[in-house]
Amino acid sequence: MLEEQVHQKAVDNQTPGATRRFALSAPGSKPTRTSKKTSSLATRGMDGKYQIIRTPDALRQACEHLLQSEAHGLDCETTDLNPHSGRIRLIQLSTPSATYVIDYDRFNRDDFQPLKPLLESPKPRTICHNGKFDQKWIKHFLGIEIAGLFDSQLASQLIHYSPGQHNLEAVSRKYLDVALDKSLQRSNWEGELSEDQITYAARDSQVLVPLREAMIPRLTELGLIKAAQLEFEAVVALSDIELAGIFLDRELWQQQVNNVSRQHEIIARELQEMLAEGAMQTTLFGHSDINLGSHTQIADALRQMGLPINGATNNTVLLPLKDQFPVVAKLLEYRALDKSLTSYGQAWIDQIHPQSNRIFPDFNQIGAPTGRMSCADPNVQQVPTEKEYRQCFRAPEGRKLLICDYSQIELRILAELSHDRGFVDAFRSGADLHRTTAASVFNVSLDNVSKEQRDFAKRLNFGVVYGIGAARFSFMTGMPLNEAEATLRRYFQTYRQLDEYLREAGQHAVDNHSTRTLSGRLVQYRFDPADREQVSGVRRRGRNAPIQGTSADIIKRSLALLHHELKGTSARIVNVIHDEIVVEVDPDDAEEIGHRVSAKMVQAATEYVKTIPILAEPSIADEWVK
DNA sequence: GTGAAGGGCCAC
DNA sequence: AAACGTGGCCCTTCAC
Repeated sequence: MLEEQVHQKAVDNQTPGATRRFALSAPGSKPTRTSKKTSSLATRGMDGKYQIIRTPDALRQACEHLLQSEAHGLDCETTDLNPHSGRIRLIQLSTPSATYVIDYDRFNRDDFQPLKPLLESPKPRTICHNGKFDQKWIKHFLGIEIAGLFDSQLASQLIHYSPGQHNLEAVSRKYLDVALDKSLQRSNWEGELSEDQITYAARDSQVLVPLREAMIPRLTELGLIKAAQLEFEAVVALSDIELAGIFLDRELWQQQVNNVSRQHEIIARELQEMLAEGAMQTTLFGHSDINLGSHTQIADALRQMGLPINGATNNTVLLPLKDQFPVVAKLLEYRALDKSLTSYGQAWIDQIHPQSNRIFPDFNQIGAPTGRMSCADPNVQQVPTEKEYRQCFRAPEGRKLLICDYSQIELRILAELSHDRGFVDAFRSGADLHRTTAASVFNVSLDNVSKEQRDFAKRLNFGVVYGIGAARFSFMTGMPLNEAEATLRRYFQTYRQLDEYLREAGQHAVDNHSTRTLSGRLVQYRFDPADREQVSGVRRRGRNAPIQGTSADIIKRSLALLHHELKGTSARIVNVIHDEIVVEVDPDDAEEIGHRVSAKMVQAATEYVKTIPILAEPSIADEWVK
């Protein structure tokens, strides 16, 4: 995980059913206690003083006061990380002049109505740190959606992406020079709460308004307001995705695990025998197994068998040897099965929620410096494409899946950025880009492009997005190096403006130590300009980042648009995989929703890619199989 | 025991 | 092995 659970509010031991109340005395009592009485903190409204809210009347009055301010901080303390298994304990709302700590258990759901206009209108702004977390709880328990969110965690990541440095404590220290004591973050929020705990909760919400004030000038200076808005508007959608979870067919997955497990056992035994035999370790009494998961033992064994192995034993090294050496073929077979069994095995079943048969992954909205999202526990962005796995992600009874993905979005972004005539024309005419590329690079007519030539061209087109070199292209195609070099030369002669753009993009990143996506998102690089290897690394990343990052901008914009588009329908977004969105929907609505999803995805992309046609094809299915 | 690092491999 | 970008997950190895 990128951050050590920024809003880790889980409890160490849960005692469900606890009905005890706060250990505070008089209801509605005025602030009684402050943690650290420094006047500067007091004047800035960060002294830990609070008003506890326990009656509907007091809540109404608090909301009236909050409506007067331009912005308020919002924070929740909960008994768990997961809204499906925990409950809200406190809701803190804070302006520079007052902090309200709402004792959640004292209220019925209806009592929270006054919060609705406060949070659901874009003004006043609602400031959260990791708003996805708070939004999930507020939505799940109160049905409220935050409209005017400012997320200080996302803002911090936009200003300077440095993994692990974006929790509230670090951000408060950096922007406000305020030391937050987070020792109570993981304390028990289940039973009676101590005054220290409540003061801690109050202070967490008190830093939010000052944080926004400190961050807006930075965002403005760095030209990040638009990117920030994009991020903030995607939060509600991502919250809903996490709340929805995704259906996973336990029996089907188990069946697949069993199949793989059987194969794994057989192949492991055969591999052991081949390795032992080859290494002549067999004795009259049998041989001792080596650890097939140990790279060093595998490498040693293969070397003893006379294979040209230096250090690595990965796929690229082994693949060329597999026809000549049966043991290598067996090892590759074993590795594939082992990967399946370990990475896509029991762990996934353990994650399935017993009542709903759904899994609830964590999305990291800015999971990469380019702005790409990442996902974990489990990572539903890396499910093997094989049908055996994808079919386990099926629509539950009485529902359909709607899968919509962009067609070649990164290459279209590259066409937009480079204005390359060949790329632009191909996309505008709807021609097969890879075939067109092959015809030019291999100097044949369009009709005479062979399957192999088209395949080479396809690898090239995708490779340039990553800054591929001749050596790599030669290796992956089996083309001799000099031929690969010549092919790359012809490629960039064909696409002159592409070549020019990519060179400039790389150099720009090196010169400026940064680059940008089309939303204005800043991607920064720290490196030593005297280190040639680092420089070429930055050059490659600088070519890729605007493309990959703009693609991330686009999918986030899609999520924001779709969230509003699908409101009040039977559709729920259940997964997002970089250029693909998976929606669960009632069968009767599937077709219509499909058109709407596609239209919104196209609209989102068109906001950034203005000169190249965009395609997003919806398909309706029972399983997550394209 | 725990955690970091290295190696390998899954996705887009 | 690699001068092909971005992640997360699993395993082993090794240090503390």
